[in-house]
Amino acid sequence: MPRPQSLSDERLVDSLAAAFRLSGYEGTSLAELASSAGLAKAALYHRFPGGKAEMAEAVEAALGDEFAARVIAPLTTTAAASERLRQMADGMMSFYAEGRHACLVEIFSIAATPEPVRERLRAGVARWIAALAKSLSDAGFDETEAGRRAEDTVIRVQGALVVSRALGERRPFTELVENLPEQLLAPPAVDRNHRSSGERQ
Amino acid sequence: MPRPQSLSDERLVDSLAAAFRLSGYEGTSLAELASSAGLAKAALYHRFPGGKAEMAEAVEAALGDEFAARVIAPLTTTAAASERLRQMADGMMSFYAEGRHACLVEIFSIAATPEPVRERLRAGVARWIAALAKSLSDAGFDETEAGRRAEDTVIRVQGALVVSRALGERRPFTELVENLPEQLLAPPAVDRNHRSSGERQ
DNA sequence: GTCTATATTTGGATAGAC
DNA sequence: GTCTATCCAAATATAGAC
Repeated sequence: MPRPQSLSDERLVDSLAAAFRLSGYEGTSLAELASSAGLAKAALYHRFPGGKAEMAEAVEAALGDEFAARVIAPLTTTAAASERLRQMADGMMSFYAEGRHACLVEIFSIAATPEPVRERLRAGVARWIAALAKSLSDAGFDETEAGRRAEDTVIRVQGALVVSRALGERRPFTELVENLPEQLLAPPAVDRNHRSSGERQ
Repeated sequence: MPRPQSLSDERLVDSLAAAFRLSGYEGTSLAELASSAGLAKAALYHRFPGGKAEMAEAVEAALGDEFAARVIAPLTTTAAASERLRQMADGMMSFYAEGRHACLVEIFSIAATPEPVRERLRAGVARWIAALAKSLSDAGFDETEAGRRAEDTVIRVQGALVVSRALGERRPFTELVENLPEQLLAPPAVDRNHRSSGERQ
């Protein structure tokens, strides 16, 4: 139960993930899950005795692992900060399929999703923000600024996925991700009010 | 059919909105809608012969009107730009109930929602971005920069609502909205690279 | 482990009385 | 306009053969 081990199980969970991502927890029927997986409903229940809820948890665990490997892990290497952020951006771009894939955070965070799933989601978001903050702190920002930028980044990624989906265009997401590494390392905004050309220190 | 006229109808639609916002389109059953409205299912069908889909459209139309009045309208007054943005932020804060209310854009933009509903959503998001861009353009930004900031703002609001909901905290949303007016009018970022610790061109 | 077939419950939607 | 009662389809879940 911790997680599937065979290769075919990974493919299976990917199929379930695709279905859930598209229509959410309640919006995805067992018939759709079965058809997406290429299995009969009874076969799904053999692998996931806990039914739909257990399938959602397996999907969440698998995508969480994949996200950790593709997006978080690059942040923890010994490369230069700008290089780490660039690799994180690359990982995000492929993980979300250039904005075509919804994030489970948006999809599974509503009340229609079983509590255990939402609880793990909460922890995952917190870890994501923490990892980013750590990386920005290493890059020279003080704790406060690093935390602020980390949370703002997660917010923007989620928002860009929503807007891209709502508009039916990948651009809002791809544009955001492409600019992320540069924006994240940009010097703090000049906080006093003054007009746009005369910068100081 | 265009829209309900009596006062009690407005309350009714608000109840339906609360239910849909909580669990999404597929996640909200007619039993829940009826109980939320304090009516029997058959009574709902009397008001909305088109069933659940028509209820969702009515909710969308009503919330769209409310959003236009509370968030968009303040942008079109003759007040100073900073004042208009402050009023928009106030409107957003109350419209989203300090982050406790989900936005229909996140909730209704997935495939499980009927196409007509999603189509109008798309138009609404586009109008929102356009109105903001117009306002920023009036404030002195060139078209490109105004459009960029407008889209980024909508992205951030959507993302902050998602993150707030996922974490179960209002702060990410409230913090964002409080800082919005100032950030929106801040001078463009210094685009030349320069170190925060040891960066290079 | 996977299938077909079926049980059981819930969901969306109507009929018809008041 | 709202109710109770009911229909029908779909959804979740299980039984049992292979």
